Amino acid sequence: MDKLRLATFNTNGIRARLHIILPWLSENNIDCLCIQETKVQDRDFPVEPFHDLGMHLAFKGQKAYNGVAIVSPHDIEDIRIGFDDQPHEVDDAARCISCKIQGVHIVNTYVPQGKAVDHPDFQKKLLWFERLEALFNKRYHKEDMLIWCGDMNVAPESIDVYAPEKKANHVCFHESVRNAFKKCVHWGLADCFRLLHPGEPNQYTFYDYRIPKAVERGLGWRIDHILATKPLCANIQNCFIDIEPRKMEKPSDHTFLLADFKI
DNA sequence: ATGGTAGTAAAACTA
Repeated sequence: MDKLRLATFNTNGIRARLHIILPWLSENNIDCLCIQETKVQDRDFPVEPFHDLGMHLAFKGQKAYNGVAIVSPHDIEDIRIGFDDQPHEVDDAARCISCKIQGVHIVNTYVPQGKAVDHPDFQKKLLWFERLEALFNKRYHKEDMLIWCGDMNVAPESIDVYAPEKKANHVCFHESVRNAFKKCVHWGLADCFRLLHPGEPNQYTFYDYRIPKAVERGLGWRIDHILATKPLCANIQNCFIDIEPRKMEKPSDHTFLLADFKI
């Protein structure tokens, strides 16, 4: 049996985060790193520093906003951009990238944040999960080794956000968006982190820059997720949040989330 | 109740 160590990280600007990503990749023996919010168009993607580490790359970005990437020391096969078989919104391509690594299907998404529950973009966010489920149905089988990971912009349960009693109208915690996310998960996936850490509070992957000392005060959200099908969940070894890079100089507002599988 | 910070890319937008 082989192993697959996968991680997900919202960089909030990949070019501003190379001082964190490159050493972290070398030190953590990663088989696949899924990145969101690269904020760079393809022609300006920093390819060389990754190639210098012996990494393969797949990416799709747009100017200033969004952008997703996959980094791996292995061959990245079957690369697909966006919702290939559905009509595209303008920025869909830079929010969803899929591939196959070591026989495992991987879908890396940066789900739209939604702006406000009464904003049209929030309805697009809800629809986004339905379109993703349609993509799962069309492309994959529940028996496949499939991982869906990324910045989902949803805290699934009260335990996944600080002060949940104040967040009922937040675009990342509103009942409708939690249900939309869960419906997509129930296609045939499970939340790897909760599988290994049921009921564990204060486990967050995002701390807003604008809240002073948010990490120290525990004012975070668990909105980045790794979800996997049964064949992978049956062989999951580990799933944990690495918050150390959030404490470094010029950090992203998100942490790394990792999972180890036997494949 | 509001604003707080950060990245991109060149003033304002997104988060």
